[in-house]
Amino acid sequence: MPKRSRKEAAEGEEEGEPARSHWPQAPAGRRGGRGQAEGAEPALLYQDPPLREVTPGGQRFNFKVTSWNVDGLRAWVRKGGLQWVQEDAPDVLLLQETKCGGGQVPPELQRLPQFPHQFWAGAARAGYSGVGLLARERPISVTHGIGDPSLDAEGRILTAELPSLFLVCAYVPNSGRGLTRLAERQRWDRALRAHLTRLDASKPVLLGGDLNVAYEELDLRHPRANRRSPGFTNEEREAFGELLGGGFIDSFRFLYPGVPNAFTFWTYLGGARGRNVGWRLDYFVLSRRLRGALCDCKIRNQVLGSDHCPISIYLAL
Amino acid sequence: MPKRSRKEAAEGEEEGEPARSHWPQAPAGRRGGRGQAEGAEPALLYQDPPLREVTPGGQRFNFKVTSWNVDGLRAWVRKGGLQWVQEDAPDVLLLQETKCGGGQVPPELQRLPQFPHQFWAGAARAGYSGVGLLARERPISVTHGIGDPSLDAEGRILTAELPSLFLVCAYVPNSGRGLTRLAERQRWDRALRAHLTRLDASKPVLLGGDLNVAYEELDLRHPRANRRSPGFTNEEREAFGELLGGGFIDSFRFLYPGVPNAFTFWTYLGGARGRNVGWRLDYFVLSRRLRGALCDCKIRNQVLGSDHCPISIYLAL
DNA sequence: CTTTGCAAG
DNA sequence: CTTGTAAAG
Repeated sequence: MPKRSRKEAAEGEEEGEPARSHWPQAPAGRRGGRGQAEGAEPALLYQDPPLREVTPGGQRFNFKVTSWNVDGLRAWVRKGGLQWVQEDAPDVLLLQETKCGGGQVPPELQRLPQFPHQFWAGAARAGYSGVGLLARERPISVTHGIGDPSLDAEGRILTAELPSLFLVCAYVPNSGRGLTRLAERQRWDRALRAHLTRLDASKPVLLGGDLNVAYEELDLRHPRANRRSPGFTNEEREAFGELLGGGFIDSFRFLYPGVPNAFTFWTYLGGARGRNVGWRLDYFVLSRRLRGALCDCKIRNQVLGSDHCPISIYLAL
Repeated sequence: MPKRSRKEAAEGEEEGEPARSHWPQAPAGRRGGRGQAEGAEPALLYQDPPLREVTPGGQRFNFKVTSWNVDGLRAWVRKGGLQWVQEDAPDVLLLQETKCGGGQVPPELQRLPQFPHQFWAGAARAGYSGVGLLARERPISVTHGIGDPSLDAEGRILTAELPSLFLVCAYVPNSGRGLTRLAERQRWDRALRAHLTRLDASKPVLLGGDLNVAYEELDLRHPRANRRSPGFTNEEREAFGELLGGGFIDSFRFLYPGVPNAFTFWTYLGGARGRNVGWRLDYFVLSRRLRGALCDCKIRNQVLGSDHCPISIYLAL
């Protein structure tokens, strides 16, 4: 694998400045209509540019991962989520908020020939949380949890070792109404970072999932109104910042800096999705040294079946 | 109001022998098909004969009451129960298992011009039990409960005094899975009988509602299998028998003795309604001395919207 | 099987 | 607003 100029350049930059010029830029949401208070102007839906199939160095992607918070696996299957997944055909599928353990996974999903290797982590509490990792090829190993028993009772982390990287599926806990779980969330954020750093010491890491934080103001529609809402507190944002400062990149934002209205979650309340009043909560976070392998990161916000949409990452490994 | 021959005859009978010959007889369910064990033969749906609009003495009905266990008033409204009720146009509508108190009754029902006088009894426990009584004309008075505070916390009884009778709406408690509430049910049955007898001392009584008992073997599809099921225990049947022995009549059975497959309830489980695997749990029970005023009693088993169907009684007062 | 309420998001 | 749960029928 020859080193390519763009990759060299990227490796040379020190401040985490993301690439700009030669990556496709999504059209920013047009401003229109009334335009008074924050949120009065329509937030147009972010539109994925065509898939960039190659790295800047010209290497074609050979590894695709899709992540989706399904908000209840069984309802999601009833709503046809499986069809989209079959067409999407990723190498690995990461699912969050399954709200069930492996024993309650619908048979049609368990029998998908596309994903013969399936791993499920359920919460102790029935109908709550839960993640899944489904793979086309058998991982070297798959482990449950983040390494802290007090944080591992809710089925939120699965870690697969693959030949060239660790793949982590995460469903980061919501801080709760009234931020009742914010302190626990902070412990969680620290533990997750430690877990990723530990893994990263032996192999590069790809983390995918619902990280339950909108990092910057442009990552949610109503930043002002949500200064103390779960998912946009300083505490949560800073924890994410420490991840980025610790050798990891937010692959979507790395590719599309400054692009607004690119959300992955819309509350079911009040028809938020129809008005694109959303949040970017779902991420692929990548070890910095893998950034040269990054071809593209897609937000499939037209895809229905949950209050989150699926996201995909394309790597040339 | 001239005394009419049929009425005289009815008053003369001592053993509670119901009228037979000149009342319309419903066709008994035809036997067909396999016919092995109890329940293997199809139980054809009982079909109401045409409405008998007059008493045997020739007096036309002038008072119609409909009773319906709605199994959740709000769902029932969503399913269009109101439309049928508006066409049915009874003078009084008795509703059971509303699963809500007056404060949660859908506005479109509260505003029905047809029923300007509405009375609701909710259970202390939200979403459970509850009855309603809706009237075209204002009752003299309406009271809550059966007269025993230990039995009156669940919104099961409303009693309206009308000029010529007491009208009681009842939702008798289910004895529970495993008959865990059978003892309480027996207390309830005694208290209900006392209540009716007390009322009957001053005015004749019409009791309508879900009495949660199938009295005879022909009042349910599978009597053998349900000997110890809630609603068909000896205890519950005997309590109903005491009511009938105490000066009251089961108006449907009085009119249609021996007619099988006339059910008012079908469990949602296993498609019971489609096979008419049901129970007769809903009744109009009448003071014996009112039997001459009885024109007809109808089981509207084609009407959907609940796991019970509505029943109606037609009186010439 | 269906309705409630509830917790959670 | 939607998912799941439980209790109840």
